[in-house]
Amino acid sequence: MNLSKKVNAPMIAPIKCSQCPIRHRAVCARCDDDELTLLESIKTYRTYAAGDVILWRGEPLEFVASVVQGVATLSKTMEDGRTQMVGLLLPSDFIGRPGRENIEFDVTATVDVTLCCFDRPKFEKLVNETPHIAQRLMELALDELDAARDWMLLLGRKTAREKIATFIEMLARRSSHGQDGNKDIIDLHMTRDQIANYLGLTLETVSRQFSALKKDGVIDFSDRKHFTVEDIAALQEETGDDADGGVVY
Amino acid sequence: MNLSKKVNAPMIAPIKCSQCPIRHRAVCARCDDDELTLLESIKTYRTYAAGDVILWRGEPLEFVASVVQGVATLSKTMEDGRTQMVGLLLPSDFIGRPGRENIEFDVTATVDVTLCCFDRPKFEKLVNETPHIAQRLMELALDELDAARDWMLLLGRKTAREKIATFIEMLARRSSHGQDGNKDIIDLHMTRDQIANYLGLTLETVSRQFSALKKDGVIDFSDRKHFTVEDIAALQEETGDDADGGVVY
DNA sequence: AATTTGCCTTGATACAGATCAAAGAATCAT
DNA sequence: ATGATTCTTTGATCTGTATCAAGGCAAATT
Repeated sequence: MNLSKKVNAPMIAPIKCSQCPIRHRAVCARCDDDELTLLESIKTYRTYAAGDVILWRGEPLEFVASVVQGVATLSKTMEDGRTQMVGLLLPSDFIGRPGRENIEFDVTATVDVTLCCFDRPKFEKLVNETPHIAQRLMELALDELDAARDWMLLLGRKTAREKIATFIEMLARRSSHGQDGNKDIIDLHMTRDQIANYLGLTLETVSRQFSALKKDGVIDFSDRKHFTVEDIAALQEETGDDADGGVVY
Repeated sequence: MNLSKKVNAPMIAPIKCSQCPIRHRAVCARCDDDELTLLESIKTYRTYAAGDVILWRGEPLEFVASVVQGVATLSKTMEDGRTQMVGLLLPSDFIGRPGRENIEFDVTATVDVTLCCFDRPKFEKLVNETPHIAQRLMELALDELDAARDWMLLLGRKTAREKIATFIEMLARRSSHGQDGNKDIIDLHMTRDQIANYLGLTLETVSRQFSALKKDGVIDFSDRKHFTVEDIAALQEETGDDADGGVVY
């Protein structure tokens, strides 16, 4: 899910890989050549079109995977159709849980997605034999858990305006290129409806809050899916989070 | 957090331990004698009175621990005092994250709590050298992640009535003694205010929903902190969850 | 036993965000 | 290009839950 990154998280050195360098960053930062060769030998690629469901809830998990390209969402749906997104997968994020046969949510591609997949039994064997991969996966799970808990605070206690501000700030942090990342044009990736499902709101409320933040000069839209942050300080003020770096995305 | 347990989760055999058997179930199901001895040698006990803060957010983590007795909560607080509980720790649950210096939430004892603590650096050394402990900790983290995601659906999309019904059903499942666990007297452990912080509600709404469920004959209170489930089918109906066992607590 | 204190319940009212509705953009298909 | 479809915006209204307020009960203290 990767919403939250500690500032002092250990830096993972990128590792050369002809086809999908990103994968090794996600799965393993310290594999030796033999292990990398093993990973190579059990990997396959899969691609999904925007809107495709990658995995249905309850479906047996045949593979674990790393996102190479695109954006996928994790979501839960109630009987009557209410849905809640419970995670966002960006490149380098990991799908699947060694030791688990099933997942408890749907995974859907919001744009075209490429996955680097590893056969689950073989991957699990590798995990069993390679302690630092198990450790790395635990760290990934703990990162996701931190992110999930930040999101619980958002869902349970934040106002619509704070939710939207938090969401935008997260996107700004993630997509900032330079050190001084404001004024970059940021891609929204999702529809208003999907954002609403992420934030526990309706699409109309999302739209209204975007309009309000634009009117107040905090952000500016170049088109429906692209915007710039005009006043990053004001934006941070609106998130409701502590001013100090308690929550760092 | 341990809210959700998969029915098909691998059964962890209890391991004999003179002082805190529960700990070994939490940390490790397959340790050999040498490893257990190592664990023994780095453990200490700490106790906390009801209401004590066990760990403040941001505080450096000196130990990791396993809950031996009592109930503790994980919570996040906003500048203006709004708080959201993001986890519940019951006996056998684990506190702390190997590889992490800090935690991002407060840990508070709601009743008297006994922890079995392990010095963090020493524990991490053990994790590094013992692959199956890392695996076990990853499984614990994944269980918590599943629970956190169920809670996200609750916080983002459920009505007050559904939230309360879900909460009660969770308690009922956890504290049921016999196979046919209904009609047991269930202990609420927490105040209305704490429940409200868990469910993203106010204490008045919690109180009103309890009263409503009692009036409708779904539950019955013997006193403020103790109740019985009078109609388990109706209760499950009210949670909004799928009738089939999608979510199993 | 009386008093304090900390929860808890219930009522009245307010309001944020949901819902219902309709008209504008943008994208897609023909 | 043209029409169809899908997404977005904006307005009007409704409603579930928060907020404000007052009193009740039970455990703890004197």
